[in-house]
Amino acid sequence: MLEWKECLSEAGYRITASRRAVVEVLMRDGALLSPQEILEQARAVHSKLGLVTVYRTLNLLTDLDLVRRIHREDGCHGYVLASPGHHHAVVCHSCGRAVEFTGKNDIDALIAQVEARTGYRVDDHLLQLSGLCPNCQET
Amino acid sequence: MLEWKECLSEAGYRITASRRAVVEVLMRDGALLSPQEILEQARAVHSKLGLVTVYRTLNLLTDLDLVRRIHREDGCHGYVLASPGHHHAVVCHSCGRAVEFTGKNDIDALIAQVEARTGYRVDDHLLQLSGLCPNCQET
DNA sequence: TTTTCTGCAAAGGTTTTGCACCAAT
DNA sequence: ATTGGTGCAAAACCTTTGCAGAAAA
Repeated sequence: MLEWKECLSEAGYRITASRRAVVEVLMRDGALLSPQEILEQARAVHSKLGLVTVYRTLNLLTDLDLVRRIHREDGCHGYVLASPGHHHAVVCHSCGRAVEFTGKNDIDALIAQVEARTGYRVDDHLLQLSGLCPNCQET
Repeated sequence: MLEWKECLSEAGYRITASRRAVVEVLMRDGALLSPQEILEQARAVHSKLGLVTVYRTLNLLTDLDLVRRIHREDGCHGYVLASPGHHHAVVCHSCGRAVEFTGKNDIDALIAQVEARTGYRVDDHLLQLSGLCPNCQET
């Protein structure tokens, strides 16, 4: 709820109204949002906000690992708040709500198997799951 | 080497010089290529080819599961020939060569674990690995 | 006060449409 | 002969830069 401010300060960045607005929107309900959607919602609390600043803020937060960038089918990116230590997200394709998980053991096993079979040395991966969240499963 | 033609024909699509040129380039050495790169290489054999047709061809081949669309860090997409039955790729970030693999067992285990822990019902996933291919590992 | 941040406008890229012509069946 | 495909130009997007003014520290 407040650690992001310390994280920014300690890295030499300032706490501004724009940044506060963006983070507040992302904290609101944990949904995957595009920069455009974040702008629209954040303008309710900080009307002068511009799209460019949203992009710059998201890039900054992503670099600091406070926010996760997600690839969307429609070509643009979505963003969700990151949970410390977890690095992959499951996104609900009905309501957009996202949760992070660690699948470290399974991922390591998978990578080891792929390395053995293909001869590649794997040093990076992209993994995203999607489906229905508990709420949206109630038909 | 020829099955893609039957696949297109049976789906009601025509075999054209443009499509032949795009597939030939993708078959050449199995590397991950951007639409722009495909255009440049394919023009050697079909000089009238346009970028728009490359995009349309790649979308068609992707829909038919003959080609795999890969997300690149720089925001644009790369494409590789798909291996039947395999659905994920490891890409060499030195030479771009890509190989597909099945990690079905490990992926299923991972998904089961995530479903148990998060309550989400997972029905889709995006998984891409990258690293160094056997060739590029030789320092 | 100093340095960083912001917002606008404009540019840069990738990807998609519209339309008349061309080609595969 | 028909229907689908192509290529160009232009549009539609998403995302990044340049710069003068505003705001944190």
